[in-house]
Amino acid sequence: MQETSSQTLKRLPLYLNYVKSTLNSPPDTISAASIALALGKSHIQVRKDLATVSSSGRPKIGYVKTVLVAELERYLGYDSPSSAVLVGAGRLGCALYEYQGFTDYGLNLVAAFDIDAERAQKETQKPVFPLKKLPDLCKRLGAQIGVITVPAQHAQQACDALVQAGVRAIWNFAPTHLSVPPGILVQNEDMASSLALLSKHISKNIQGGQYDEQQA
Amino acid sequence: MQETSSQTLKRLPLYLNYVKSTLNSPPDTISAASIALALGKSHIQVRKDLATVSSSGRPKIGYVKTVLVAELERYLGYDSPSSAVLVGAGRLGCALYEYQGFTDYGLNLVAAFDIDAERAQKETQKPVFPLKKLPDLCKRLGAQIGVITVPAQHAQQACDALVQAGVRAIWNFAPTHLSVPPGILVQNEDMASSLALLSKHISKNIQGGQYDEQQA
DNA sequence: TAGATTGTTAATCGATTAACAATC
DNA sequence: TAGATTGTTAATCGATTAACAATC
Repeated sequence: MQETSSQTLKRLPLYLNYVKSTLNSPPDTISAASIALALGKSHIQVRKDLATVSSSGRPKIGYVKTVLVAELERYLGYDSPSSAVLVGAGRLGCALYEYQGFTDYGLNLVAAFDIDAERAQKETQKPVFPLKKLPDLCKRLGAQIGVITVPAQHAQQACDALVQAGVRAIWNFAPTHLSVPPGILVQNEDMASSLALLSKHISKNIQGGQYDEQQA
Repeated sequence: MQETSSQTLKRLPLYLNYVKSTLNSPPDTISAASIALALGKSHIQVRKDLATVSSSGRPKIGYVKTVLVAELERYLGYDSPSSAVLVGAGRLGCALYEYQGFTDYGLNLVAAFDIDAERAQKETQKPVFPLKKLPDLCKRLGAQIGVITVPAQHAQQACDALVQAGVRAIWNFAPTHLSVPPGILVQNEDMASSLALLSKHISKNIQGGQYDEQQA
């Protein structure tokens, strides 16, 4: 078992997700190669990735699904969720705030803040607080992660307030760069970057004309 | 000027975004080093990235901001938007569908589809069509990109329909793997992967106790 | 001119892929 | 036993960083 690279870490949820989806069908074991095939990855990569989190693989047999699922969930911290608060309860913010699925991924969204809490409260069942309550409430809730879904021009301010209130990681949906002190992680959910890849693929294919023939 | 790697491509929107934000302040030129400083990147990386899209850099002077902005926008295809359709007009889907900002990024969301179009139509001003109209309408609109915001268990089906209707790239927000024919790009907006990084950072810091002291 | 800044070529680093020994 | 499959060590590949020559 070795240190887990960030590339590997990002793939682990995919494996977990797939193995869980096979739990109800026999057999009760699964091989790295079959995971790889289903997800369009190389079997060598899956094997190596799994080796960083699991020691339950047995030659010739593979992994017992339930054991592997438990190992992955444990490693990814899904069994001990982090509490998080959200700043900016607009359309996107509310959609994320209401989304039930995050608890499965170890994220517990316990509060949302908005500059106009009254308006925002009409959009969601869960409580929305005015922005000025953030410093106090965020500390009291012990939030470890801050989710930023405010417009770009207010994002740095929201970020500063969250860091001040003690969060140790920021999940940033605003299309702007955030500056943070050392030790704080910013994870950008960067839609513009994704769009750049999509749009380049489109224009490349127009230029080149023909699709390439490699398998997916 | 060389071939642009996908890593570089993902960073270009960040540079563009920053340079645009400085357009109103003098001087009217900007250096790679100052972009790097503002975004917390290395100046060598920024210089090399910009070299793949721009030939307007002048030693000692840097880049004329307006020229660089135009070069980046052109390269990223912001001047010739792709048309896209969205499948799954739930909370997240509607939030994306209504978001004005995508046109700035070269994406034109022209239609949305939902299995219950009537319900979804109450959530948005823009038109929502029943799923069964997808094949015909998607073709007629000439959509090049399909955005998937349906629940995981319906995502593959939505994907197949989009591919069938002629889209050449999929922007997938459903937490599941999609299989596509060769030549079709799937870009996963993978929240579970992001959460894995965030949650590992949190638990690492608890374990290790002390923050590290590198600059941001 | 001298100094700042670009663009390119070379060196380093990290991640992916390949090879293979261990083993159920 | 033989074959399938794991986990690890070595080789390759790609991306980042460093060095430096060119130049406004």
